[in-house]
Amino acid sequence: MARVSQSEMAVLGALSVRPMTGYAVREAIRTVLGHFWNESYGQIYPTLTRLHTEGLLDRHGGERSGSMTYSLTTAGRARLSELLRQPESPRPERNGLLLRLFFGRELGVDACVELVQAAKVDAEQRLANYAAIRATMATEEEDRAHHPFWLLTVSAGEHGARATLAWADETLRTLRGLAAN
Amino acid sequence: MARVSQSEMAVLGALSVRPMTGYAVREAIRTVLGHFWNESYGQIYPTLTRLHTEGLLDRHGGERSGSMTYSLTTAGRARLSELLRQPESPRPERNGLLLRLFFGRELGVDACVELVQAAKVDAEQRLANYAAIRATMATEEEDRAHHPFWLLTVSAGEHGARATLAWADETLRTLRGLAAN
DNA sequence: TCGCCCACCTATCTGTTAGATATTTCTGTC
DNA sequence: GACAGAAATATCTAACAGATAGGTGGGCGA
Repeated sequence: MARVSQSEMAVLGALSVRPMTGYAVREAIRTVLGHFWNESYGQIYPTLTRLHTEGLLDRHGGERSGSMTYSLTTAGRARLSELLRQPESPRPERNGLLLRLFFGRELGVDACVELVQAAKVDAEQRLANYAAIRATMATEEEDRAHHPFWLLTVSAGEHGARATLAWADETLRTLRGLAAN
Repeated sequence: MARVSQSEMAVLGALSVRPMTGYAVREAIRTVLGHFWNESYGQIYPTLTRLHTEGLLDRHGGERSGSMTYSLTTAGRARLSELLRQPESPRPERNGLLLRLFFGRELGVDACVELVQAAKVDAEQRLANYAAIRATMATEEEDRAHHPFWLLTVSAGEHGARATLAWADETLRTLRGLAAN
């Protein structure tokens, strides 16, 4: 129960860019932060309501009937700053691919090969996605001052994807060796 | 709600190695799988009870009063095999470090530098841990047939840690450049 | 014009999970 | 014998995922 909600930081962060509806917050997180952060509706809406109740967000009618636009209050901006400064809490690992490979003798070499090849395809797709993000950012004039920081997150993903590819190639060689025995 | 429990696979997998108490299952997962999998007591005990009720585990008195040792039944072994063959479900990303760096302009370059340096230290510690795992495995005669598969998981961790180090160095250079502006 | 489809929008529900906490027993050491 | 730490069982509460439900508005095709 020592887990402290991280959703608040993500929601406040998204709204620090511009005022938005709950749906738009979800979309912004999915499209802009999506390569390293996820947030479900199950968290977004209760968080928005709570933060509004606590005075960290202003809420007024949106462009459509029934919609509401939220914006950061001064207190909300201060709260975001505070959250960003808090130590990062490590997230427990749960890597399903590695769990399956660990029990690879049970699973069989052929199935392992398939898993690793799938991981390779996934990593390649991720690299393509990062390239697309870079391309988009190169053409956007908006928020230019943020770009260097945003690109750090893309670079992290790229390094990770390349590591996965290198490991996958090595692993496929190892698995082939095992199959030959 | 489409999330399907992964704890069953971890618990059955651990017990496929040898019969254990609930506490020992937790320790085995923590010490042997811990570099890529985590499982809390909150899951382990209810899962053990459920799997026993379902006939996937046998349970008999342990060495100490009040303790219980669980072992895989034939049905349990078949169930593990089945679970290992199910497609891996991707785990949503939630990288607190990258979220902070994304809002690096808000946070400030100095704070970003500290975060990245901490990430570097962590990656180095992870590398040391992998080396220790390799060393331990080199001396153990037990379970030798499993070692190649287990080493694949260690190698994945090493590749990841090295990628983090490379990214961290690059990022520190970038941040220094930003600070100079 | 009408109906369908899709995007926008709000919100909840249920199952998975983390880790703190509580309690008890056993063992080793002083 | 007392104390500390490990072994052992189990639950509790909060965070979280994603499916689902319902509604509105606009565009497009028959």
